[in-house]
Amino acid sequence: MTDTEKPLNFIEKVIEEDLASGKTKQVQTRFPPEPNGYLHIGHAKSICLNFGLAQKYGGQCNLRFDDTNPAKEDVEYVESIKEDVKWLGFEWADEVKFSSGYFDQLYDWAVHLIKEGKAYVCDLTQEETREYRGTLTEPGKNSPFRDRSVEENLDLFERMRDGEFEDGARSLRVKIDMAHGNMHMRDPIIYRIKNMAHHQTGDKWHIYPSYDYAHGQGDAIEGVTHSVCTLEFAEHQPLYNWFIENLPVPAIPRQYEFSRLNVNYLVTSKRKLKQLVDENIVNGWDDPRMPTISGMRRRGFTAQSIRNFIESTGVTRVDGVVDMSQLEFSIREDLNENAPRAMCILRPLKVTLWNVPEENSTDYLVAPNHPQNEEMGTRTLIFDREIYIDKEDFREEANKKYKRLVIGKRVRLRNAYVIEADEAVKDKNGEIIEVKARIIEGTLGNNPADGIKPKGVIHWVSAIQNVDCEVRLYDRLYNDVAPDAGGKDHLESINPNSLEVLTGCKGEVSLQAPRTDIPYQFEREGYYFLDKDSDVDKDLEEQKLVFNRTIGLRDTWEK
RNA sequence: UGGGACGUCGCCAAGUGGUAAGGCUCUGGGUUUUGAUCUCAGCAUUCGUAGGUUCGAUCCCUACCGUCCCAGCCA
Repeated sequence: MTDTEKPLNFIEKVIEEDLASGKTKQVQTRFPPEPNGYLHIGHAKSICLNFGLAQKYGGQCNLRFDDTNPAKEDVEYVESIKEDVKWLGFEWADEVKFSSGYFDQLYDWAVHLIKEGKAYVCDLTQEETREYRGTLTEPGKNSPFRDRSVEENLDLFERMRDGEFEDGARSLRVKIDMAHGNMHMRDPIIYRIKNMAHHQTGDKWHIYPSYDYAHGQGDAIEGVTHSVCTLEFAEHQPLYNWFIENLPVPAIPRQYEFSRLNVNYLVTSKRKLKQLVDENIVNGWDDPRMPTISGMRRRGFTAQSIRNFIESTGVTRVDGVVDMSQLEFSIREDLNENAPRAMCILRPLKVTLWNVPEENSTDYLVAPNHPQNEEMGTRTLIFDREIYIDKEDFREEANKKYKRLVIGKRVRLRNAYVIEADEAVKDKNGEIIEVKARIIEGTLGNNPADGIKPKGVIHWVSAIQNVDCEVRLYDRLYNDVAPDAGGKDHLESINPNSLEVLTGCKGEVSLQAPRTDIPYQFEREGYYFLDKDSDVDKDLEEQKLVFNRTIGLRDTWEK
């Protein structure tokens, strides 16, 4: 159709070559989170990549929990991760996989390595192990236990498995090269003793495999063809391959690394996000200010907008930081097209239209749900003698840059009449509490007959019949563009004003039974999504409506 | 002065031995009952730097500079 087809990223190129050469019959990928926290926007990239690749090339993608460290994991996280992946719009192949599901096989393979003389039980303590490992610039020394006999290793390893030793007393190591330039190749530890229950395997094990020992073999067992991970694992690739070459695995997976997603003003480190939750800086993992999938969902981000955003940032090996504006563009782009419009007054100011008769003042007007898309239908607006407009939309006097209501000037009420302000009523403190104005007859759908056209349009809501609600406005969580760069403590740049709660907001009557599937665009304000703190099942009088501002409208007005 | 990776517009990101796509941001104009949307236009003589090879280099070679990752019985 067009000649602007999207260029392939480097992983897609590899896959297309492998498919063309016949090296790969069917693409198999996997998304392998450790269930030790909630998924965040960074994970979304890995999810979109892994599931997207499988989808694009007619293959499959597994969801595999890399649960080799019971000390940090919990079922709470496996459930939330499943939910988030589904919500993002992806389906994993058959049942969910667990690295812990391969513990028996992994154990047998460890015995195999021992029998081949390639693995040994080491009695060095953690501190000694570190000393023996050497440093970045100096080679390490061989462990004094490196040359134990196969029989002794077999016996010790079996006793490790049976829970005979204390945590950390011994470890199983693979015999590679203590002088290797790559630290991960200096006799890495593949099993450690942890006398601790596991959320999936219960009390069965007293030893648990390391990531390095479990990951590649898990890939091989599942027939993963392209094991895609982030750049920090590039260092592990030689070891990943070493296991594949030295074990009788059923398939040969290959690892490819891409750079992780960074967005400025955000932090994507499970540890730091957990800190925000634990120290009550935010209200849970799904706080709308969190860059977690659940937080963004609650905020009103759509799965489509997140997928589009990820797609727009590309897949490379370059360490970069994506501008927040790119994320904002993706959500506005989606919501502009799909969000139904409504009017809601955040900071109400009463306007009395004195020339509307007091008796039977209520009028019913029809407004489109979307200005460019008729298929989205219409809604009924209630117009009255008394209405609310936003405090920001009225000034007693203003320069001509100001296109809103000013005394002696006209403004159009969105979807309704043109009005002209006559007088501002103030309280004893001099604060404006009401505006007296009048409607210009015949301006519903028409310009004023006298030719004096209003300069601007403002939104409004009937002061007699409306829906009371709470609106939560969110600002960035951090004031620093790079809250945790260069070892900075992200807590020091927390924005104390990241949440502003507005109560007594007045929404148009159609908001009485609000949609829960997509945000609304509150015209001239932004996009707002119903929060789970709402209670819409109760009687009208008791119902509680809470809206989160997903994102404001683009604002190019130079004030 | 150990090993590995990466450096193309403010931010992402294509590209290739033959004379720098696209998106975001930004700037200016038009339309508009959302200061939104839409729309038009502008925005890298230059590809980290310096040499070299070549008729010609962002792309090849060399050196240098810069950034990131690795010394968990974390993943």
